Amino acid sequence: MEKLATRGRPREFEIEQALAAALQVFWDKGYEGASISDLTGAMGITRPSLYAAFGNKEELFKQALDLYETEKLSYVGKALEAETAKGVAERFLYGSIENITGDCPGCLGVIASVNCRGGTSDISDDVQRRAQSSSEALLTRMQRAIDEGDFPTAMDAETITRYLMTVLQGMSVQAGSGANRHELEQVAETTLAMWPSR
Amino acid sequence: MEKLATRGRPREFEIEQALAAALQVFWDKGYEGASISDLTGAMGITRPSLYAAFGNKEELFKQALDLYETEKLSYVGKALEAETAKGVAERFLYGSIENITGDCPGCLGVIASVNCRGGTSDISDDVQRRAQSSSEALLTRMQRAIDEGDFPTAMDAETITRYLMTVLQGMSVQAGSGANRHELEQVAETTLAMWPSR
DNA sequence: AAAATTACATACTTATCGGTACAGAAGTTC
DNA sequence: GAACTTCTGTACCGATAAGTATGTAATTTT
Repeated sequence: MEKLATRGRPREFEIEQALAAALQVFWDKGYEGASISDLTGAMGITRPSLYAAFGNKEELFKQALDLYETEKLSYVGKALEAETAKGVAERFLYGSIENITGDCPGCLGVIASVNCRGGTSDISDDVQRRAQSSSEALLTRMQRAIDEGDFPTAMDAETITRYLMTVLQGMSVQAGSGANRHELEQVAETTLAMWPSR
Repeated sequence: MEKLATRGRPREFEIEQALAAALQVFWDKGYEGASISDLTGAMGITRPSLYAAFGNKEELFKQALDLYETEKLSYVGKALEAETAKGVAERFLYGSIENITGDCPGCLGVIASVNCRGGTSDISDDVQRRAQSSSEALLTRMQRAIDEGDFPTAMDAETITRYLMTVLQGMSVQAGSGANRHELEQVAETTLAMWPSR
């Protein structure tokens, strides 16, 4: 992706750093809400530099999402390593709290998927696809948990997966509406208290 | 609000009908995504008529929200009348499914609150206030349920309320991402199956 | 029927949107 | 140092945003 041809005038900014700034802007304004001027302002670069380096707004957003996934969603992989279904849920819930509280409340995926409805760009398709990939990993983990007898009663893997995703997305909305860390932890705690386990 | 002075040229459209059309547009495009042209097109009126009848875009949105609340959120009141906390939750969950599936998936409140972050208008404040009012009604109902011994273990009213709101909002996000009625019903069913009751 | 009042229709304003043309600046390769 | 390549800065493009000025059509009041 990134060519390291050192020919010509060198770039005066760091790609990663600029992407992180763009991510921040997308995070609090959403895709459509973030104007190119907002972005260049926050990234500290000029308009043509943005287009030269990232293509266009849509490409920039996707690259920012890539950064987001590698930096902020590492907890997903770790969560799946828990020994029981309840352990997975626990790590998922608390990991996401870590993620959605702080400077930029809410999950970028949720923001983008809700924000881009009806737009001309296929942004929401892209976001959907990414979300589905996480969701599928969780699904296979839950199926394994069922096979291993983690649940006391019969349970459908798709259903329990969807339920957990629903709580996570709801927590993201809560965070965006001003819920603080303690309140989110109470929701997580409640979810876990109700969780069926042997 | 609505003056019935019959003097001058009569209006050639029905306020309610136009508001319903506007609601539809806001519902699938969000507040910022819905342009005045989109709105006038769907409402079948001209631009100056819109401004004369509704003030401006923000006022129009608020009036559309009023219509939404009275028409689509009537289930909230009914849900609170259930005899037990679990009954309330059940009616809430299935009522919202009725609401968020169909032509316009997702809850308008969730869409608006996520969609209007960082905007110049105070739309999101307004939406927040409305959501809080529903939430407070649910809170007092849950406190009563606790006092009446609906829960087998100690339970905090704020926490269980927030948990239920979280699931509802998550379901709305799910609906917006394409979850069908059956899938949402599974989530509701799971939530209820886990619900603590005597 | 004339005056007053209200709504509709066309066309406009100003601002901002995403995106780009072009010229100059800063490097590397020969 | 000349040629070439790539990035930066200014200034701009057409499209579209929200909102409005103005003239005319449709009523009620007098």
